[in-house]
Amino acid sequence: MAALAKVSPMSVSRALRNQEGVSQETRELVLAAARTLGYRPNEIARSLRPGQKTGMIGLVVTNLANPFYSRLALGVESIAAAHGMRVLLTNTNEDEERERDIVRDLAARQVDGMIVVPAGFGHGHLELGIPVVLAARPPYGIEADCVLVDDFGGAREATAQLLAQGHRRIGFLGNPPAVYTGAERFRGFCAALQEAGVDLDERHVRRAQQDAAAAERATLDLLDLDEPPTAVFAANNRNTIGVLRAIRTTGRQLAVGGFDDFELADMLGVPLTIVAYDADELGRHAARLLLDHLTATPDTPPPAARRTIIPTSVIEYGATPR
Amino acid sequence: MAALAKVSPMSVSRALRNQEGVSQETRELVLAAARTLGYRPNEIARSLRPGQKTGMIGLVVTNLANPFYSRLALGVESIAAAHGMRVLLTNTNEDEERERDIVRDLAARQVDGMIVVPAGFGHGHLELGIPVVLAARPPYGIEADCVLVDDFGGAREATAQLLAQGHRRIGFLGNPPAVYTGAERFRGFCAALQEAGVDLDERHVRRAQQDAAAAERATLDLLDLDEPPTAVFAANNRNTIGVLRAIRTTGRQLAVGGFDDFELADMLGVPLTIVAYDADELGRHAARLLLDHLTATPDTPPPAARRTIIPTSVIEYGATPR
DNA sequence: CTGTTAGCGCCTTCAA
DNA sequence: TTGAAGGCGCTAACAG
Repeated sequence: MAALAKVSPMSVSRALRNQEGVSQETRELVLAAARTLGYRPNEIARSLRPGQKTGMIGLVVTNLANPFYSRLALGVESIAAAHGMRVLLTNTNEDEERERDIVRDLAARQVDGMIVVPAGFGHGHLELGIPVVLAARPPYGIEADCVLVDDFGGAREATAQLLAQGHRRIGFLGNPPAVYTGAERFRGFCAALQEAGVDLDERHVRRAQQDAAAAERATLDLLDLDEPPTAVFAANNRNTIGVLRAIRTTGRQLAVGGFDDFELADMLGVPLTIVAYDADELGRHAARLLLDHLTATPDTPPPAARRTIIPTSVIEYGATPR
Repeated sequence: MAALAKVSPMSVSRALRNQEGVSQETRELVLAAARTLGYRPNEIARSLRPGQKTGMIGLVVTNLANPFYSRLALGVESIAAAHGMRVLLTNTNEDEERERDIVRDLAARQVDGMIVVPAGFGHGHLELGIPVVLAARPPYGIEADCVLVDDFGGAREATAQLLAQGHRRIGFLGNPPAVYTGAERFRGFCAALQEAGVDLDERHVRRAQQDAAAAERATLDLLDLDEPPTAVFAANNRNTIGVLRAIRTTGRQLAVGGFDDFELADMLGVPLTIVAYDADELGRHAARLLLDHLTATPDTPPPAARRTIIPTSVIEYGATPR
């Protein structure tokens, strides 16, 4: 490259970065050569210099197949791209072991920072000397920014709505308690019951379904009880889908509450009480928090660990659309 | 690091890569030091050496908000991860200019190869000296592997199904013809009409909707015609959703065919003729094709440009589920 | 305005 | 078995 332009590598470097201190003539020489070669400076070599960043951020999610996480990724990507940064996308499948490996690998690849949906509760492996922002789940044992959904509040409000409709036997379908959102949403569910003076019936609680098929089976289970619930609250979109399928299969009456909005919720002809929130915004916000750290300078020190709660709203979808 | 272990950088390098020619003693010294420091070799510096790869592949899609592309990303990530590679995820918003920039940037970041859903038809900018696999759309003016959906065949078969149901006035809703899939699916639609001896009525064709809202308006438009279609074929999931909303809004009778399956298609209480295919597999296959190139050696030369067609199937969802 | 030197972290090659 | 030298592509700092 420098050879083609017949100048030193330094002149190439300067010209290509639009630095001053290069004659018009040299600059054009370089630009012409670059054009004919399709030459672009090696970003990786560039970032090798001390103090340089790679412009890459790692994104670690637990399950890309879940629309929630693809929206999150979308939000992160949009903010990153707007700041000239790229996103390294990885998937843990909710496997802590895998998460450890991935996180170390990303650090070894010199990402400037990471956004992580952590799979477990020990977060020591996230202390890597680079900024980390947690998404959807809070930090344990480390200091880090995080962006959460109002899991507790949303579940409580939707459950309260079901109670207000007169339901007293309400089933719960959700993630294992080991998943933060599952635990919080169950707490919210319980809180609403308690506030209404309704006792929780443990037989109506199913907390192990990770996919729609399992949720469908669990719902059928509930419907088979002697005193089946008249309503159920599903703590996430997988479970909501399962409930809806069970209703269709059996033709049984069952009021449905659910966490996570989904596209055709208004078109199912089934009344639905849905906890909605902006998943894109969750990703965008996480990215912004991370960028705060990346752009921090001695004068503008990185802020202390922040916790943002993305608000939820409860939507009532009627049996008849709109 | 080398200091802590009190050995030379070379011994560190060797020990950490499990190379032979290191004494047990030295090896343990190094491993211990690495553990206490949480040290991992800088992958980026490593890849700077001549002939080394970065282990990164670029993924360039047009619209991450569309579930089709997030499934594609999921498929790519799964194969990449299984081979120890990472995915750099980017979004072009169907903007050719942006695609040019992104593609050059990825190359400058030294990705080993890229999987691209190209926005336009001039693909010269994809010749960057690194392997490129196109997804969902074929190459123009360059040689490259690609993985396509059977757009033509799927649209034809679904349309034929509508015709077999007795429909003669069938509307078409789709992408602009400038998008390959839009053009192909329209071709398939026309082919089916022709085979049935039905003339295409241009007034029933709307090819500019990029989102569900626009598709809904277009459908309302069609329904307002003097001789409205009795069925419509929507060439992608955005348009199908729009049609369904229009049906709900107006309560009008309208048979629906659509390209792209979606989760609750069976639960809408509306008969639906859907062209389905495996979007994950499209991503996985693209990744495999790319890996073929990346693992190619002088003895196993990279295969010539290949074109894989992902098959489609037509599913009839009834008005009553299951 | 331009070029030389040096070094980022790593590893191949060669020498001890 | 170990280490020193040199260079991957780039650029800050320092000549010229």
